[in-house]
Amino acid sequence: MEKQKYYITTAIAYTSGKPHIGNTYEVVLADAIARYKRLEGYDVFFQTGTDEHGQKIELKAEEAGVTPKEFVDKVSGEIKNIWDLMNTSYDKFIRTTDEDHEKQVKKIFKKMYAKGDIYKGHYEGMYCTPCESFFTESQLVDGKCPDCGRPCVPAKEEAYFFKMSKYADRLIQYIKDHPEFIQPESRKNEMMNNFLLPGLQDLCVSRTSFKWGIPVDFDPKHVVYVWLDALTNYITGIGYDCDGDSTEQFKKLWPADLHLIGKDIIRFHTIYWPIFLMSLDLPLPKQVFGHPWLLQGDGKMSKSKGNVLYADELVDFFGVDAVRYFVLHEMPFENDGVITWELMVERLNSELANTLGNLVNRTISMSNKYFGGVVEDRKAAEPVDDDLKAFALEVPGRVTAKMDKLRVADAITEVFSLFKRLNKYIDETMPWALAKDETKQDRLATVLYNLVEGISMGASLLEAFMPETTERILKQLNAEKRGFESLNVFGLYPSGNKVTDKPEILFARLDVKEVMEKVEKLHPHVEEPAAEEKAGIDLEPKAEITFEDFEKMQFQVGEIISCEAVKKSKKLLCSQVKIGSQVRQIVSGIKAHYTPEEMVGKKVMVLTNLKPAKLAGVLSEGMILCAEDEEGNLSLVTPEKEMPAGAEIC
RNA sequence: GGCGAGAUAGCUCAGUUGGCUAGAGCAUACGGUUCAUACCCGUAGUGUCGAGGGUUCGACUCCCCCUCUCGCUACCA
Repeated sequence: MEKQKYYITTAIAYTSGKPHIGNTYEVVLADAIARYKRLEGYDVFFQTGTDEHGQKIELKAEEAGVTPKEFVDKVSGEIKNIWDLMNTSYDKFIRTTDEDHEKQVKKIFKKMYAKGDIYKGHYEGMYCTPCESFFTESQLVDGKCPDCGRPCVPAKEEAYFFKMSKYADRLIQYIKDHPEFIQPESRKNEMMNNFLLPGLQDLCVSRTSFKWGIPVDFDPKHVVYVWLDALTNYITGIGYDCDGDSTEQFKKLWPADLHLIGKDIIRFHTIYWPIFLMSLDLPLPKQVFGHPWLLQGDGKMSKSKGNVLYADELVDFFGVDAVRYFVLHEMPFENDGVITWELMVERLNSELANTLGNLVNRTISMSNKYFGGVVEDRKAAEPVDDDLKAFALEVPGRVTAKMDKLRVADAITEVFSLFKRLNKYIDETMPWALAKDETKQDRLATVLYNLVEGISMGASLLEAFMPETTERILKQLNAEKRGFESLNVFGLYPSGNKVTDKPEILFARLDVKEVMEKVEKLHPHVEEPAAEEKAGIDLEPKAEITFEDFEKMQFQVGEIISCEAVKKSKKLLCSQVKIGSQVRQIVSGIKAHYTPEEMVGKKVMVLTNLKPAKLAGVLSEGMILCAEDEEGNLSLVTPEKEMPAGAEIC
């Protein structure tokens, strides 16, 4: 019987910098699923890679004084090294700068254009460079990008658009007919309610504002929008050709069985990507899983907070498999998971060192002590063995059930339940007591045989999650790795085999204090803001203005005499601001950073001749100015010396 | 503001179509054991199952209404 195929992908990593542990998690998760499917007997193809185009990279390369290609070569190499370090078993590492990918993207764009799904138009509006996105004036937040909060510049571009609306109904129907398509299911509602049901906007799929991208074949001053470029990696990587000359591999593998992605890019994978595929007359992927994020203790990881964890650092401390174990096991299915050094140590000690490592160690020690390492099934069974065997034989099915639902963390727990059961078996049978009774030698041998056999089965099931550990255990036991088909029998360990006479410690226990001291040395706890101030924040320069332009704006000092939250809104505070002799009502989106109480009495900088507008139904007559850092933290701008309300700022 | 998810033991959570004294893991306490990496095994807990009301013989589970948290989204200068 031919093996059933299973095609799994991760999102391709953006080559703007070194990936943190959260990015790494995704690849490890995909790897665990891929490896498990292989164990089950599937013909698995696992693709990952790097997304290398876009203005952000063009800018980064310029900063670094290298060409974009040199820049992405370096970063892509670093990313690949980390994927390798984590022992991920990908079959293909695609780069969007690969020649065949670029060639195919050009053809795809052309085909969509020829088909009429892409048309030429104009885009006018505010452009956010880092996000490479256009917004209408009304979409902006405080005049800034609604996604990243950075300033936008007015821009007008000739651009190509994709007719999303043409396929919207089909996509809605598809999602309704395939409840498994979007996982976790809660995300499905978000996509339906926020985008599909209200009506899809056409998507701008080309850019002229930068060069580092795949040029549009028939109009080379345009480059293909990064998402159209990036998403198609899933088909170009396995040999798709839109002229009908696709490889056998493509015909076999497509549609993908699972796209594994972060929850932040679900929209691209469950709306735009399926529609692109419809345009190409290709079947849609079977499932898209938007996994949650791995956060570090005190909030989302970010470089400027200085709390970024990198895979290679963690590996230095704990080893590859401990890190794999941690990220896979500590990550819930729907909610974000938390990783800290302390938690890492705790898990390593209790689960890996105590439960698993110690089990293997004590079993091998006893075999050596009592039988010179020879493990023999002398068939001196007792009723207590039946329960152990039954338990062991049930485990593979339970693990598979969890894996089928992508509940990887729960699947690991199932594997470890076997190790716990084996520890209990030792207490039930008390080998050390049997050893003292000469008439119980056969029984003792049988008990040890059952232990070695049970551990062999558990170790084999562990392979998807901790491949290196599986190997190490089996080597020490002198056992073969078991495929799925040989996990349904208890007693396949070759009777008479000899285990190693020098059991190595699988996982050494670590002392939290010592680890934390080392971490402290590695990352001295400097106050981050200082470092950040030094680095400063570079903004995309706006167009030059004249003095007359400046003079049009009237800035004055305003004193906040009262302030309250705007009831119908989450972000807004409504302040009464004294400016000269008059009092104005100004609404500001700063609720997350200031309480109404602390606003009162503050002297702030106000843009007073801004056209009044209604926000959340409340009139706002001006704008209170704030400084904003990269995190979106706001700070009111106040006069350095005492100034009366109404003083002009010029 | 719209849509959605959630609130259960100190912590992290599980509780399938309403039904036996509400569960697991970690942490805590106590007991057992010594083969082993001061490890392993067992026992014990504690819960107004977010607040209030309703339906029912019976509600953690269904309905209504609050409060709070979270996600997505939106015309929040």
